Amino acid sequence: LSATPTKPLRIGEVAELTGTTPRTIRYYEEIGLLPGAADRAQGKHRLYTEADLERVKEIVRLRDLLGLSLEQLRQLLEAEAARAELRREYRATEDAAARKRILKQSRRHIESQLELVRGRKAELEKLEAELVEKQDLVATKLRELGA
Amino acid sequence: LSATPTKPLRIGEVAELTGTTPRTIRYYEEIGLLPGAADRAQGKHRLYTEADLERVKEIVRLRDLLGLSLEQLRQLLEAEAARAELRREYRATEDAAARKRILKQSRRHIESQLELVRGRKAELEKLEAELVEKQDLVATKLRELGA
DNA sequence: TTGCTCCTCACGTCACGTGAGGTGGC
DNA sequence: TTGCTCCTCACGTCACGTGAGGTGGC
Repeated sequence: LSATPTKPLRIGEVAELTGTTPRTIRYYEEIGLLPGAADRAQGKHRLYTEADLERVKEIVRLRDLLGLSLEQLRQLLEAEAARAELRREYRATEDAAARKRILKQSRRHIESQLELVRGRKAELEKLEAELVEKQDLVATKLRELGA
Repeated sequence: LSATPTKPLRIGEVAELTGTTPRTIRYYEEIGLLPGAADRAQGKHRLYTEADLERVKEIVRLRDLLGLSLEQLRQLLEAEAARAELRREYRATEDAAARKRILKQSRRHIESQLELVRGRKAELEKLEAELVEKQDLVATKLRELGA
């Protein structure tokens, strides 16, 4: 939101801010989940932008919340890169039909992600309901035993 | 709920019913997460009761939904075994004070599990909200482009 | 008896953890 | 200059996957 060009982050800072470790971030670079600056000289420190930080945050979040494998994550992130490309095309065209087509594809993508999230949420809610039921049972028994 | 003594299940059936594999179930036995009948002769088939099935279901559910390590799961399941022991004590005593103490411990345990579940749910809801927001944006743009 | 499914090693894999020894930058 | 954090191997670990070769039970 701000246009101030924030100073680059070091790997330890990115790790801290995303709740991971430097090793994990290096591993994600190794398997191609993170870009990894091509021009970094052997042995020199890795530097990250705010955008890199956001990408790591998203990876960690999807990994933890949806339990996706890194291969699945790679596919999902590739699909998102494709969407970013579509957004560029969107802005480049004035053709209403083309714009509609792009928007509809975007909608399908969001829809499928929402399905994943909502499925998980439903399972968690079922688990929560079972725990609340147990809780009520205990509360009732405690009440029966008097104040 | 029914008292019919259901026939024992084989490892493949348990795997199917819990969404895992025989290998995973054997592995859980190997590391002590599952009991594993002590009297099974070398090379003979493993047989499971309905109670075993429920235990595997719970393990898989907690593993997937809460992302717990098997070591954490082992601790959680041990705590649950302790609670089962408490329930036996509960039924064995008539002392109201003792019963209250047991119930309160039970309450604490459920509370901490609920915290885990609700924390996860909150994160998922935040992710869902972000996706819905994106969805609304796309829907608005589509409306602007006309029917 | 014929097919399944099951059994036990045992090595492979995915996603990192954990030193070992060395260099970089505020 | 002194500490930190970073670097690159490289081996270890956790939670299984995946055959290989063999036996069990409807």
